[in-house]
Amino acid sequence: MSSYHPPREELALPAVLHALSDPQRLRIVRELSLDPEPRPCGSFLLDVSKSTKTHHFRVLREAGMITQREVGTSKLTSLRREDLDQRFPGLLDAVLASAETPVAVPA
Amino acid sequence: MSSYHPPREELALPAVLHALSDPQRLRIVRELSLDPEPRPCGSFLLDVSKSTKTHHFRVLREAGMITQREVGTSKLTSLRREDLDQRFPGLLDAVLASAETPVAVPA
DNA sequence: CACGTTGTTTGATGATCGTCGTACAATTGA
DNA sequence: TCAATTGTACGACGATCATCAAACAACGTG
Repeated sequence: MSSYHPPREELALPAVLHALSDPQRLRIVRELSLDPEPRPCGSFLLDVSKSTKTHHFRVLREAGMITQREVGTSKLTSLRREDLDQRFPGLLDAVLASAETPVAVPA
Repeated sequence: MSSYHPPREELALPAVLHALSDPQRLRIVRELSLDPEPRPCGSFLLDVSKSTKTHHFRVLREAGMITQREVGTSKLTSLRREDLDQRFPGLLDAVLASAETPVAVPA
């Protein structure tokens, strides 16, 4: 019962951009890029419920941005950096760099 | 009755990524980047209705990706490349380069 | 075995999205 | 002045989205 991971050639730009356009998911990707060690979903500090977390990880996986590998009761998540870099060179880095820029608060 | 254009400092990454995650809007941005000359909305060949076109241009404008300047009955649209490049360096170029890669069709 | 941990599934809710057609407004040109 | 052009406004529609709680499943440990 392993979940679907799209092969590299099928990664679609709109899906990737949509996956990255949610703040929670952007945070997940960001954390994963800072610490590339595969981590269980639960180790990500998001202020959403468990089921919402599951939802976001599915969106990221189906967009081809992460891999999820079952180990015991956990599911180790890692970033598909190589696939992303090959398919969309420079994109992930640009997004991650942009994500570090603080958002200006309107006065 | 001029429409709202967010100042550069307020451009938000999620909004920009969301704006780019729609194929029609991505096409608009792509055409604008190839031909930076300000163009009326109607000159973009999208297979959607007039009102849908208006909608997409509004999303792009409110995300801070384009400027719209009224000239007669037309509205000249141009890409806010400088603002985007300053706020999110490399992002637009990476997206545009990625957009040129053909999407693989599943067998 | 029983319990805690980890994550999924299901069903629901309210919001947003992409799309359309119709009607309208404003400008240009005959 | 009348008509064509260019774009917006207004609903409306079905689809998708982000979110939640509750129930469930699988694994590990006491």
